[in-house]
Amino acid sequence: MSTPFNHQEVETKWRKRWEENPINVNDGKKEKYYCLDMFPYPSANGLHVGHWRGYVISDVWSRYKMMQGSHYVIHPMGWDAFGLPAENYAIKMGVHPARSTAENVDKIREQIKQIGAIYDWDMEVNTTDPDYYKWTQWIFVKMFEKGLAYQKEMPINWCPSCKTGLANEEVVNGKCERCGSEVTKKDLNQWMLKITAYADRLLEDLNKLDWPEKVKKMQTEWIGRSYGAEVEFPIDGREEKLTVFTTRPDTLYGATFMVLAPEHELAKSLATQETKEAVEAYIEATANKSNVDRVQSKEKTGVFTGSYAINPLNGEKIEIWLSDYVLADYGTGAIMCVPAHDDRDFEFAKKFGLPIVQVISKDGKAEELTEAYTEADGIMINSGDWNGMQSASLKMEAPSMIEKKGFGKKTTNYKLRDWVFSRQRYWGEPIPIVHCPDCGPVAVPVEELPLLLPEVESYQPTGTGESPLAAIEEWVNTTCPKCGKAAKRETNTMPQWAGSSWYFLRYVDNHNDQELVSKEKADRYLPVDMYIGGVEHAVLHLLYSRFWTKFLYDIGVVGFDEPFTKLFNQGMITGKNGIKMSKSKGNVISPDDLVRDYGCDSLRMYELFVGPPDQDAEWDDRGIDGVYRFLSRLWNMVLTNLDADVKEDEELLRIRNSMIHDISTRLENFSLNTVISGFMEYNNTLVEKTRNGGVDKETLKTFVKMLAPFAPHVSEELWERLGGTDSVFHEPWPVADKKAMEVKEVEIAVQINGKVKTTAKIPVDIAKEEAIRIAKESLADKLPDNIVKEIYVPGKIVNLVVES
RNA sequence: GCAGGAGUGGCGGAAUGGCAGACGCAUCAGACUCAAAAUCUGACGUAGGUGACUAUGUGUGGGUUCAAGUCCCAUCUCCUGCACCA
Repeated sequence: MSTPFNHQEVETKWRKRWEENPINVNDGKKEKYYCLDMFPYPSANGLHVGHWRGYVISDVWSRYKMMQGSHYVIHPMGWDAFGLPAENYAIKMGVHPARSTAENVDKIREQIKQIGAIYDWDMEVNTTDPDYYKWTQWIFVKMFEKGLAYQKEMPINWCPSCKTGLANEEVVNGKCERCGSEVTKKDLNQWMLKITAYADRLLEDLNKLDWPEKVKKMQTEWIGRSYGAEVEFPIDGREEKLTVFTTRPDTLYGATFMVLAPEHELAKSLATQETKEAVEAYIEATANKSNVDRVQSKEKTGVFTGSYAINPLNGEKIEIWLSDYVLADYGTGAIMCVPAHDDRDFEFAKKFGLPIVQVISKDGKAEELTEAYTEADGIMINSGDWNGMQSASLKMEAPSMIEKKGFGKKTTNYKLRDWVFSRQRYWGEPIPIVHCPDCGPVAVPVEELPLLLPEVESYQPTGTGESPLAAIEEWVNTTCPKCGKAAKRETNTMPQWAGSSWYFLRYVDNHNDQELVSKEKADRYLPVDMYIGGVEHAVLHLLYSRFWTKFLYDIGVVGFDEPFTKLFNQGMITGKNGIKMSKSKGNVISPDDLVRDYGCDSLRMYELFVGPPDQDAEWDDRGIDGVYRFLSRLWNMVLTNLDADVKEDEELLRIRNSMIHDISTRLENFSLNTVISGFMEYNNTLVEKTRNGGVDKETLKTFVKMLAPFAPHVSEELWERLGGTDSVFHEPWPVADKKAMEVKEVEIAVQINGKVKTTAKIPVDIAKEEAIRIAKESLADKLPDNIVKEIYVPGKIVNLVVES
């Protein structure tokens, strides 16, 4: 008789078996499928059940692809190991980050192995490994050579707690993405990457991608392209002109004043004797405001400079004001204000009593405006030779009309800014640049890479904008690679996002010391077919890696310009009441105990059963009992039927094929939670059949094959007991025979006016009249006599419509 | 403010416009047991009825349809993203 289900025994046995005989082997003939996880930061806290979810999803998908179409699946894992926690730990405990990182990697690798995934550990990469970051530095050098990496002195986002500069993408609602501190501004000389040079391609190529619309939209908005015109306004009595960017050049006649950002280079000089004091006070007050204050204060503030500009279209003198609602780093830092047709300008004009001139109207007549008329549709008025035109079409033509008139040009603007790429911290890739007093910044020759991160005494960030590396004189002082004179090394390091921007390329050729990846391997194994991870990187990692991939494509390193063909964002697993799991909240659930008590297979299945994979789910420990019971019942069901040698009949054949069809459809739709419930349903059916005649071997085998990607250990064991000699994963994914699924008789609902009254069994291929006759019979004495319409939906429903 | 998503039993959730609540958790009852656990069987939206049954029910209000959780209009709530981008 059957042995009881012992998950520990089964799992130990098959772990060993797989180690001896790997199931995912590249024989050079199979088609490749690259299924990638967003690689983790090796945190000292280890994994919780939330991390498992993404890894289980990707493993299920990898194993499914392996069986379906017999793919060789590239399914690697590695470590995004530079970053602040290791460095902060070093500051506190004096342990070198390399050591604590290595320890954490070992710990997490063991935890990840508990998932029982088919990761190919020979492909492992670690961004802090000099053999790896050599190539991160190499990419930087190539960007520097192409003019895409440059230095700039400017006010950048500064996190006072992390004591480092941040990229725009790392500032969320005015706060540091990592630590949540309020971000301030600091003037620093920074290394920048010219991601804006790729803005159009990054935007347009989104169309090529099979990504969640949400992520595409977030990137689209982040890039923020808008078309319009630059218009030059002469300053009354001065040589200089003020250039503004506008998306609404059609409203130019309605520009009744101008506003400059307080940071605008002409702001101070536009002040007159009378306004000097007020202007300088305003500039100073703005400088002292934090980003958050500046955005949150709804009330408009501003000051009149005392100077005037000339509207180039009608020659009118208009006042020039300063206000902090104009952003210094978008467009030109100056705007023309059309209060009649812009909410913000309207509010500003009302508050400071500035003229409002309507230039677009519904019906060609001016009206009393109580708010800005912001629709683009209307008829031009008060607009000289433009009067009577349709504003919508004028909006399109105005830029070139202005260009012809010679006081402006057509232009495109982006919200995207260049990537602030230097960090004033220790634990990152050193930027491979030498500053020579004669030659300026010179790249470290590529044959000298990697430029190793030196040992330091103190990891403490200086907070002054200098990196801890600046204190190591023997490292900083070097010679210029170009002229040989004494020179100093760049002491800033790269941001955390550098190493993760290209790691997916390295997996397939991780020991190559000649190239970051060989052309041959890149062509063969890339791009990534399926990328699985959380949505939190939508405009960070996912934008940066697209940028780097396009750059590598441009310099001929890879033959594709988008790294991730398909993207799937799994939902987060939270603690009770939807609270994010974190050590500080004390609501972290570790997978370790669950694996011990219920087994890896149970936890894998519960991670999926807990809810739709793309939605957040609250973790509830009790639910795992359900899948554990399912696996035990399945185990007993299979073993009970093992020796019975039941012959397949029409019904078993039908069950088997509908099962194949149902499970496969749900899996293809990525509805993994309903795949699990599907297994439960069919298991319930087969348990019933077991009591009632038994189940044939082929049906049992089919069940086990389909279960294998989800519960690999139990499935291998049952497969072996069912007579399998090779791994179940070398079986092709079953295909349903639609004919065998057909039934002869179906139960239909019988409705009166759409309300179900009873059910009836009818032969499936019956004619409408016959079906209705049987349905009426089934109603017996409830049959109404005033039927006005009869509807038959084959195999589903008969609805009798009655006059009311 | 703008954009996107979601509101279904005690809970997680399921339903190509066609029998709402599959599957699971929890709960209750029964079987087994000296007992408990495990396991098995059954009940399980709400209201009424001893009962077969009847009525009602997918945030709210309308509409389209023979038929609406699903489509359309309006509205409320929650979540996510962006947020003075000219």
